[in-house]
Amino acid sequence: MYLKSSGRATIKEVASAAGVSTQTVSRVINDRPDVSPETRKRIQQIIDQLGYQPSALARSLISQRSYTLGVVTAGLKFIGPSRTLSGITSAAESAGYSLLLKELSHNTLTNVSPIFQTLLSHHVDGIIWAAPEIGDNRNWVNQISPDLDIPIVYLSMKSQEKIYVVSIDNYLGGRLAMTHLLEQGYCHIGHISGPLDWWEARERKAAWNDVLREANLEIRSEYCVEGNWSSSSGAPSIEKLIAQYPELDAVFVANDQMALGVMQYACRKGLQIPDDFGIVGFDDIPESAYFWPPLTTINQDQQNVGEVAVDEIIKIIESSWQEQRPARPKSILVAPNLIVRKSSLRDHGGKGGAAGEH
Amino acid sequence: MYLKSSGRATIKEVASAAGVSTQTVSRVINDRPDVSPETRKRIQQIIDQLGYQPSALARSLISQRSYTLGVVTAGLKFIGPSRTLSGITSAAESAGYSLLLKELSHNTLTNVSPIFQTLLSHHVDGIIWAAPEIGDNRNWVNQISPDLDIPIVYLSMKSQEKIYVVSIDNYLGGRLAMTHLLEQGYCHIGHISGPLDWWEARERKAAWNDVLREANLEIRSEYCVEGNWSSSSGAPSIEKLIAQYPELDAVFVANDQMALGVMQYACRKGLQIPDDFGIVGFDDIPESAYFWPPLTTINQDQQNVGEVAVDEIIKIIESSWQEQRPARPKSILVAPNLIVRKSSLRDHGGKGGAAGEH
DNA sequence: CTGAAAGCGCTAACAC
DNA sequence: GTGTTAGCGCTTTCAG
Repeated sequence: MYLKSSGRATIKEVASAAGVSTQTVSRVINDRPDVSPETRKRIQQIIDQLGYQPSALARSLISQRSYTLGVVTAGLKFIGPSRTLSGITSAAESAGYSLLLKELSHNTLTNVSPIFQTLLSHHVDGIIWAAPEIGDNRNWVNQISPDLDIPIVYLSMKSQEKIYVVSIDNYLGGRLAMTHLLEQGYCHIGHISGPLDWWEARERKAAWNDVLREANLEIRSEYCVEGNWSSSSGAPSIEKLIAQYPELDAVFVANDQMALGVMQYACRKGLQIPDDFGIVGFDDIPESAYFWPPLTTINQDQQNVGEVAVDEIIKIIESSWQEQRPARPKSILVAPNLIVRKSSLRDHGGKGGAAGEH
Repeated sequence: MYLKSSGRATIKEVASAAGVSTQTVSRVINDRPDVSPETRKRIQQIIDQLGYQPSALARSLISQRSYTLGVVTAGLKFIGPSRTLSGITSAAESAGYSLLLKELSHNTLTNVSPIFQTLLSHHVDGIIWAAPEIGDNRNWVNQISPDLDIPIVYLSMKSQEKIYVVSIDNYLGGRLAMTHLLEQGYCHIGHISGPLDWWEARERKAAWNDVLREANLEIRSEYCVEGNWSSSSGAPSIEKLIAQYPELDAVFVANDQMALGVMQYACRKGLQIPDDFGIVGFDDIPESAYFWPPLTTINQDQQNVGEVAVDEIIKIIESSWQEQRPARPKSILVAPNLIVRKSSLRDHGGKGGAAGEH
């Protein structure tokens, strides 16, 4: 019914079957006026009958518009980037754009030039750079962006002049976590950070630092330990932290995976959460509600980041296509929110009636 | 240096800059013989200087080979499909193929025709169908596959004549899990399955069933409860299972997320794992080693499934291109393996007198 | 309202 | 060795 057998039909075949020229067929498939109702109908019938589908390639070539976006991602085997990608696919789908996907591997992390080459050779209308900013792997940004004649939207990086950025507000997320812990009456709050060459890790740590400072609490470098995002670093980090900071009564952990490692350590050592120490994570992975105790964390809508990025880039593309002056590059920060669960709820004092029994 | 400013250079520009015809330039970029060393060198210099990159679009159009694969996925926000996609990206990258990505949404789950249309309109050389088989959402397979003049490789579905399939051997995985539990001396083993309209869920359940039968253990329908893959279904499922099957001493849970829900339930009720009951999951999500106790599970290399699928489809594509007779469709099963952790290890001597009751 | 000619950027098949 | 002609499948002038 729908898919015609071998060898896709061409506009020429449709035209000759309908006894018209190819331009007339072209007008029909592009919904242009200036075709008589009867002709249009007849051609439409033949199109349906033949299962004719115009070649996106040929169209892109002639019209210089591919309706295709390049997406550069990294770390797809982790849940965060995948969620973002999921947002990208759904927003692109609804906007009628296709996606050309590249995943950065360790080799390509530093040499981005071939990635751009490939994407450009496919005439993408824009690029969404969804790989995280690590170390100096974004040094090329200011060199490449201005030279490109298609827009790029960067995800999860520091705002900069002249480029488009969409990020979760990691700093705000950190503040939410820390403020909550203070409100719960914890006052010796340590931090297990992500790898500090990650921008996101630095933002979260900065929030930890600032909230403590604003509360006039002591901050020392031993109050923070650097993890590696993975659960395996949770236990060694908390162990070190406790050793360096014996008064510790709460810890803000930069992601839920590491928080899980911390909780496993606590179980092993017979430490009670949230009584011996409170804990707040970051990410709100689906599992964290089912940890024991359930983990208080920062929910970041990474899917939404992907959607916003697509919507933005399409706005830019289509406005540039209408010869409008390009919108000024801007940064968009998506606000995360605090999910309070048992791991940070002190029974005495804090936060009204929300208490658990144990 | 690499990226030349506005308006990508064309082969024509290179040709006139070098004072040769476009054909000669074409020969150089395609590494063809029949170009004098000096000419080649001169042209290469101009190419580098201009940052010229041939248009993949134009090439695909003329050569009828796009070096692009269509990838259809679903549920990217879950870790399994993302891992597979990651395998696909890396294998495609090394083979020099680009990827056109489509994610199935709820709406498109049933109506796949537009998906194919889009992919075909981009002249993809092959399609990897990585969306899971649910209910009758694959009814179209036999109708579409033969009509297509490009190969499709399906992931994670029942083997069939005449089509290419790459899957994890879910049945084997289930057998590994069950055999292990029996070896540990458990003999009242229940099952929490995935949604049974999923092929993978049915395979895992069949293994549970068969291993019990082969061991001459009783099987009753109340010994199995159907979950929904998510952690939230873990607790209600195990509660129901215990009620229906009071002698229960172990449970094979069809994925790690649900297993986590079960474990949380056990914590809440004061049940001891693995003493009150043993538990084995499926998937080996990165977190499961950090559950408490660490979860015995089935590791499935989903990344590898993606890689194998890409390698296969490229083999098919390139052989068909060389006019060889197409390889016979076949199914490839990737073997999973058992990861033994504490949740299923009966400690026959020690660990006495836990506060377990039921 | 419709068609003819030109060409997007490239390569296949032949000439020279 | 290199250039010429044609054309992939489509859209854009511009005639009529």
